[in-house]
Amino acid sequence: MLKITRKAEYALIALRHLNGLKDGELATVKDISTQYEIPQELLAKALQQLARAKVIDATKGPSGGYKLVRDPSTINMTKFFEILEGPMGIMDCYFDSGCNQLSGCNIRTPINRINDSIRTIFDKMTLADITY
Amino acid sequence: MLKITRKAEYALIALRHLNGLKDGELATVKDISTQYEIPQELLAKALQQLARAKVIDATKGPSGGYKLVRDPSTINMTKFFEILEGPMGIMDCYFDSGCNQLSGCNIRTPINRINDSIRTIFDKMTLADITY
DNA sequence: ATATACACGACTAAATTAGTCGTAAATAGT
DNA sequence: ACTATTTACGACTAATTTAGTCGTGTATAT
Repeated sequence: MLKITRKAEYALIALRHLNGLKDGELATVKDISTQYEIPQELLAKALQQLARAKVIDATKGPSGGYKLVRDPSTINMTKFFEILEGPMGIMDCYFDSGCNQLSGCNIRTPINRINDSIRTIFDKMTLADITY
Repeated sequence: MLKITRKAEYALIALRHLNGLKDGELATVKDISTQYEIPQELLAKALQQLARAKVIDATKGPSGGYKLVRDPSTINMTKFFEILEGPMGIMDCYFDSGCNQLSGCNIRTPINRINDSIRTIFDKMTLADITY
């Protein structure tokens, strides 16, 4: 339970890899997918999402690739996961208002407390923390 | 992402309900599934799992039903979720040893840290906290 | 006896996740 | 200009997981 998707897992591995590059160096999807034995197309999608969200920077063409766009300590895990997997919450009612519990849900309050605690963990953790 | 299953959600609602019963009172699956509009058979399964794990106590026959078996503050959320959904971890490698990352996974350490943080939250939260 | 309620495995359906494919667009090198 | 490389992206299929149903059995209060 409470698992993240493989796509997010692959993206984390990739980010960690990008984070280790020397200044000016780029890594291609192929590089990364080969090195860590990750399905190339799936990783490609994840990195495209991160590029769209300006977490990483893409350069097209030969000798192109990806690099981190800013200081890793400014990218927290909540943002990262929500880019790839959408809103974070252990139950839909945390962000989805349309709940059909007519007779009144008796657990919303404690659920929200759990959610907030988890969010806090991810908020406080940045990509820099993934480095080690 | 990071969602719990509906089964667990239903079970939480039921436990919260059982927790509100008067001394000696029982609630049936039918009672609960009707009151909260939960699919009866699915809830039944969840409660059977909890009964097997001795979190709740089942009485068969007419005027039978379920009740909490011990002080709600002794049942923490980690136990509860693991009964219903198996081991808790954001990635399988947390409890599953067979990981095929030949070239070396670069994120295991931080992943484990995240896992531990989440577990801590659930460890510290008991059924009593769900009451309010 | 009978009706009620839990126990449990097998099954189907729905939803989500994982992974693939085809095509387009940018660009560096020649 | 042409070609090889690399990102971009939507459509698609396959696999897995979750949700929900059904049939049958067992205990038990009345």
